Amino acid sequence: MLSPGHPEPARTGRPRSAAADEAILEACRASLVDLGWSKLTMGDVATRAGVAKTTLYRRWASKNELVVDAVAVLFDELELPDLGSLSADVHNVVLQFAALLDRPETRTALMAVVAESTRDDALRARIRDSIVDRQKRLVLLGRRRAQQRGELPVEPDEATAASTADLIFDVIAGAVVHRTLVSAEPVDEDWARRFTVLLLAGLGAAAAT
Amino acid sequence: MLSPGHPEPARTGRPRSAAADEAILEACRASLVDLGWSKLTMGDVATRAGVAKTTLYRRWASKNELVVDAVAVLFDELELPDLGSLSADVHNVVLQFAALLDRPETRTALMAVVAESTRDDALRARIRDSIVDRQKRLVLLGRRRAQQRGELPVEPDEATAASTADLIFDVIAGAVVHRTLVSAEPVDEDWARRFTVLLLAGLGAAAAT
DNA sequence: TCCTTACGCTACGACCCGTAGCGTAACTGT
DNA sequence: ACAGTTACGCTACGGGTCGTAGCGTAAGGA
Repeated sequence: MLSPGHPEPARTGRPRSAAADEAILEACRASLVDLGWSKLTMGDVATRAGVAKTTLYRRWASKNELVVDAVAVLFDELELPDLGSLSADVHNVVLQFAALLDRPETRTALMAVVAESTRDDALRARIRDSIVDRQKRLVLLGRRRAQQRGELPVEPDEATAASTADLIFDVIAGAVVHRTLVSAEPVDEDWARRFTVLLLAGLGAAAAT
Repeated sequence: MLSPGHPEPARTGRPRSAAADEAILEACRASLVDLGWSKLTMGDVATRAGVAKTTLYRRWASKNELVVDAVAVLFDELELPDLGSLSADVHNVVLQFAALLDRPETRTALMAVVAESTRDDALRARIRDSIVDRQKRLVLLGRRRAQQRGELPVEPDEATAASTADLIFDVIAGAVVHRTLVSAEPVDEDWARRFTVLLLAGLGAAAAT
């Protein structure tokens, strides 16, 4: 949204249609599936949503921001049930994340907005808030559980604890994304198992130093 | 290039200007730096290169393919000197790859063309041939050296050997790309060291299973 | 009821796309 | 030297998208 109005957006006048919001985001996802990123146009999204093109521009300043919002909700599907061991939790989240990247609307949109964000700090912040942080939560949660089980040591230093979490996050998410989108090969049960073995052994060694 | 002419391209007539080729690719990289991916236009590249716009279309069918070729040569800079240990080799290649992704023309172009390739098989093949395989060579070389040093076991099965190499490649490249472009934090000496420790320990464990 | 804001619609200039057509330049084989 | 072939620069064009402005109307709040 365009500056969602910090405390009090606007009390008077006709309120914005929440139904239109959802219709636009849904139409944007559908358009991504059919047309992909480069051929997606604001006019097409407006037509699919049954709203005027001007309504889109009243809410989103650019195609980039619209697509980020449209795709962000999909990352809410990610969950991390307690499967009893760090190994099982990692294995599970890898497969979940891979399944998300198998969807055409996410696989084409995610890399495109990341590419744009290299030149647009505001867009990068939006991606961080609505997509990246939602994934990172899972890493932090899984790590906390593993520490409670005694599978991972509790780091005394706060700073190194944070950078370790960042490292784990980049390794997991990076490997799955690279496997799926660059190497273009499937993240199947076997790959997830091998990756999990590699990561867990690495974590044990990283903790020792 | 557009179908580089398999054995004998064309013997007669005026030959294509090799100088124009290089001028176009150079202009494309410069335009990427100044404008980024989304605002880059074929007309702008042509103007910078001092050629007509039609000349671009005679050689590249689309902006995507032009950018892939323009960026591909940068990946030739990657080298893997024998530093005496697998640890040192991994550490070195991580920093090299990160330095490459620090350049504005690569960081914006790489993700953009990968995003487009999710809907274009021909583009994906081009990326694989001119970019991905050039990186993967380094992984295979480093692995071979480590096996000769006795740091890594020689896998008996050819198929598992290949999939192990793929796994390593996706972990290394994926983590560096994700750290640089998604998390948007620097791959410095300390990060490279921690990552190397994690990976090497993981490789040892993965080999044991 | 008045005020304020959102909405749909139309129209618009600006820009980029990708191609066609033409005359000219460069190189090859006879 | 000459004809044949291909590349190049240039201009022009229809088609599409962009993002905005202006208008009349719809929907809520004081």
